[in-house]
Amino acid sequence: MGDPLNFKTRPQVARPMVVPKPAGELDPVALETALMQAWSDEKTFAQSIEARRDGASPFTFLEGPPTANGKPGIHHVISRLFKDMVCRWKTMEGHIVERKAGWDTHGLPVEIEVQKQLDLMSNEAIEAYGMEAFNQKCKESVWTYEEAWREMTERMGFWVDMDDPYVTLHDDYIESAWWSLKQMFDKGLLFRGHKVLPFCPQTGTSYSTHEVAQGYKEVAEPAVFIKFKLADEDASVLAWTTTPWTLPGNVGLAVGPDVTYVRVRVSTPPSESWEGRGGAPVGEELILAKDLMGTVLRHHIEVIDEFPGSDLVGRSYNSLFPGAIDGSEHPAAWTIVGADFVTTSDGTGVVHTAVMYGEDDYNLGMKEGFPAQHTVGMDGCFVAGTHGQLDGRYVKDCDDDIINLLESENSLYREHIYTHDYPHCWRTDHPLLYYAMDSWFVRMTAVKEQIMQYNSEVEWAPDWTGEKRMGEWLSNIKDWAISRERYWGTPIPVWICPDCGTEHCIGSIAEMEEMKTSDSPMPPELHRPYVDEVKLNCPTSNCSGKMVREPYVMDCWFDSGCASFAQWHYPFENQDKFDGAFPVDYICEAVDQTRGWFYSLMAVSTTVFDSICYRRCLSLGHILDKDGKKMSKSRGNVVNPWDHFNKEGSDSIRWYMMTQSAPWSPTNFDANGVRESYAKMFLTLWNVHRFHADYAALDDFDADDADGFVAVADRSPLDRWILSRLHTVANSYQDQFVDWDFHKAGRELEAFVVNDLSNWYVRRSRRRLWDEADSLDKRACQHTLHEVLLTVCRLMAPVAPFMPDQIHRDLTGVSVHLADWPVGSSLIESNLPPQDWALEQEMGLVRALAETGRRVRVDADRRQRLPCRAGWIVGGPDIGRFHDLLAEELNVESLTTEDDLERFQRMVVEPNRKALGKKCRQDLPAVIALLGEADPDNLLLEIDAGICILEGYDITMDDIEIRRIEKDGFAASTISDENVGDVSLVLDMSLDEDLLSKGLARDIIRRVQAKRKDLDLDVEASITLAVWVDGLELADADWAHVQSEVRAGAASLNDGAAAGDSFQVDGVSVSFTVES
RNA sequence: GGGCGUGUAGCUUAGUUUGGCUGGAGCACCCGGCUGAUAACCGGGAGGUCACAGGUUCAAAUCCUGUCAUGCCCA
Repeated sequence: MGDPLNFKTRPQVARPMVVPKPAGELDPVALETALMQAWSDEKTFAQSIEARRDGASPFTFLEGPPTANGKPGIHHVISRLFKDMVCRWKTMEGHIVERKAGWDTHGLPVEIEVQKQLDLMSNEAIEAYGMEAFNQKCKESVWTYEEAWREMTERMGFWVDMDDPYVTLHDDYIESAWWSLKQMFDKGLLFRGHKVLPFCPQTGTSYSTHEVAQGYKEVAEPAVFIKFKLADEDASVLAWTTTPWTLPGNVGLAVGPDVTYVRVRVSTPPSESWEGRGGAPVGEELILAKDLMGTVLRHHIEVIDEFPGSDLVGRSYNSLFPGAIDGSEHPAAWTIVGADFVTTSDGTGVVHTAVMYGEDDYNLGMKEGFPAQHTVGMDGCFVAGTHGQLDGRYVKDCDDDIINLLESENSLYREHIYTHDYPHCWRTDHPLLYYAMDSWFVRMTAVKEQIMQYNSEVEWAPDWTGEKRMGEWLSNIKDWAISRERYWGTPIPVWICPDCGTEHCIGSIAEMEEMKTSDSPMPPELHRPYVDEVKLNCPTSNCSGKMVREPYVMDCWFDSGCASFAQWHYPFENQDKFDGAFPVDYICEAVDQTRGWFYSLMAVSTTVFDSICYRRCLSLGHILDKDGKKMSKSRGNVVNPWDHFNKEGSDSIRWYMMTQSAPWSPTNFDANGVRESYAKMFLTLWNVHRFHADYAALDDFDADDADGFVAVADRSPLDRWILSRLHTVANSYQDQFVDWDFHKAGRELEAFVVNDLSNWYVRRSRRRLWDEADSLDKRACQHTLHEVLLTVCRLMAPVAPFMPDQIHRDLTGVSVHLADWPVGSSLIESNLPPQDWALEQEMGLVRALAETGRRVRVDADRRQRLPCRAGWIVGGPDIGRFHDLLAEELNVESLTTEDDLERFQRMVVEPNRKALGKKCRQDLPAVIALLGEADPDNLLLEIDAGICILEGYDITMDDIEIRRIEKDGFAASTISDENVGDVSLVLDMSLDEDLLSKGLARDIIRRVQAKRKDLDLDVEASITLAVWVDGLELADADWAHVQSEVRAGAASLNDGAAAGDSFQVDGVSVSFTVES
């Protein structure tokens, strides 16, 4: 193309000659929907991938699967934006980026939806309804909003393969998950234990903490102080509990080893005001924390001993309900142990421990070797053998009887009513019981070192998500409870032999088929209840047991944690796809996934593959409503993305989300911000395109016509300036992308389009294109616009895939999504125009002077259309090549450079506080005061000679800054620029008839043009103009100028009686008529 | 209760890493200008307890401590 720097905008795909069509008014919704159709017809997404097949440098992305049983809101758009943007960017860089969609389809939320729908409020009800039918409903339910998700995804322009998604309920996916669990099983990382969960016996359901949080209620319940009699002494340890029903399950007492305890003797009978049951005879001895004597005891007592809790550790006491628990194999049962969590903030400083009914209790029990036996069944009733009066009764109904039993045994010291917040079932309103459920665990504690190492190898954005949030969590890693006593989910593939107790984990369908008993049917799908019906032949030699599956499903986080390989049905299929795509290069989700998906992926890859799972992870802040509140259905503040899809369009939403704030910052959604993105970025860009396309169409401009090409070096400084700016901005844009600072990148490019391109380059270039004759300068401008538009579109395309594609197609005939990234990459060459730093500097100054000129006029009360005779530029670099341009902007007759500063200006010296502060410290204010008083000329002479000393400090040029300000009597203004120093603009404010006539002519032109526009005349159309001026003589040349500017075919001046529109300026009255 | 974020004009935000000139912008508002230039543009104005309170420093939006609000996660 003749350009020495090989800058080319020619697309890399063969195509016919393209002359842009006139662009027309912008209708963003029509534009975007038409493009969606074009992409679908042309299979542009697939093409964009296939085009990169040759280079074969994969960049792999893993989609975090959404659940399609809720309606997508605007907050779902943001994560899909950042996923899409990076994938599109990497594609343009030359990578092959395949994007498989995924759906998360299992889990409690799905079951809850169906339970609500079918009014099945308990496990019994579900089983009565039929597990098969229930799961069928669940399966249907997960697709409720699939269509809505698809439409949203497509409409926002997120390119992801939704025709071949991975789905966690598919047998292929489940089989891969089974395989991974077997890897853990074989490594000894899978084990059976208990997990204490809030549990509702009415519904047979345990709850996630999230659900529990919604059901807290304030309740007043009986709380009791109990006397535990020591086995070898005549004294009792006092403990306190708010849940009397847990007392039959008591197997231990916990004390703080460093807490001070006292042994006291009751010295007098209680007062008359004793309330409720319980008591202690005179002479009875009790042990409790010293700090709590006052709040617990209701007797006068004498303290007979004082000792640390450690003295109590190891002592035995008598069980309250002998026989309720078998402690024969557990020497630690009914002894006192030490525990760090014991405090003296409430109770007695002694904590009653019922292993199965509290998380701390359970952990302590495991550590100390207490028996882990239930006294309460899953139905919420005491099990047989607990106590004759309690067996088979619902525990919350027994509070009163338990207290009576304690009193009759002289084990009750006091009772009282205690008011607190307690979790309740959101369905039945019954209080939840904390209950140790049988559960399977992955021994994450065994791989703590590895997982922390892998975490540190991930590139996190922002880095504190990985270092702090995730790092903190991993340093306290706990074993992962992966089983759920539910119906809808991936069945746990563990079978146990009822005869010999052998556990076996199935890792594939084939293995199940091979091991199943002959009378077990092969399940039609890998879900309950079908899989439950499969029995396995026990593999243990000499055992002929029929193994039974553990009746659990897996935590659905385990499902999604398998996505990196299960999406490919690895290792059963697609070995090649998996090898090329693991670990994945990029994942992106909202910050709440830190302990969710980000963790489960890492946990699975660490335990199964001993590897990281993803190389880069972008963690996004949430979209909140305009008041900073979380968007939720119940609040009713969820914004429907279609409100904006159907108004400003997807590009504007996407651009708004990108530029509004850092990706990881929480963002208050502001509908006005979307409108602003539309009005500024897209409307401006479109109108630049429209301006170019309209004239290009008129002139049959073809950018690829070699004969008409104008080399960059031969173009005007204005052209070379915008091209250089483009290069600078594109580089910076790329750097910001690499640093994850997408918001900064977007803001900078927007500033370029609005300020540099539209408000300066195009505005200054309009007249060049109005020229009807072919000229080198016109073509230079057209090529420049063509090149800038294409490059801008390519930079924007990953973020805003619609309008840039339309413009790119209009200009080249091919989609922007098949183009290369202009900045280049390791795979493709950079393709940016030449940079000219000095030119950018000069133009920066020119623009600053144009702006300051307007301020000068405002200050001097001189309207813009009235020309000034002369203007002077004082200081700064030579900008002679822009004097004509600047003179036009400033509306001055002649603009010259003036060297004699003294003619207009004087100097002032100002302190450089940073430098002086370091030097003078606390004397700074005094030094600044002296500087202010000093005569600037003398001061500078002294500094120059090195003899300037203030308050004993040696002052150098580094300590001060010199500014020039204009003398009185001139209309002037000075700008300071760190690169070029101070530059002043001085305007001649004198006035004469000639200037007034010129100014008036401009006013007439302006009014007539406005009238033409009002009349909706064609730009080309000729008019008949009549003008009457009263109070000034319009010079012949100016009148001629008016006629030519407004395309007056016929014109009359002061002919006959004034008519038509009229206006006044500078005391002159003007009337005019316009006829087409 | 714990961990990690966030808090700057009516709204959205820059500046905080590395303390330093009068805390910068955009939207909305007011005044003026410019325009065959769009929901545009330019100049000016009004609008700030930089969440609050202490501390360090010659100097704090910025560093330290505490508090409040808000969000996520955990208990």
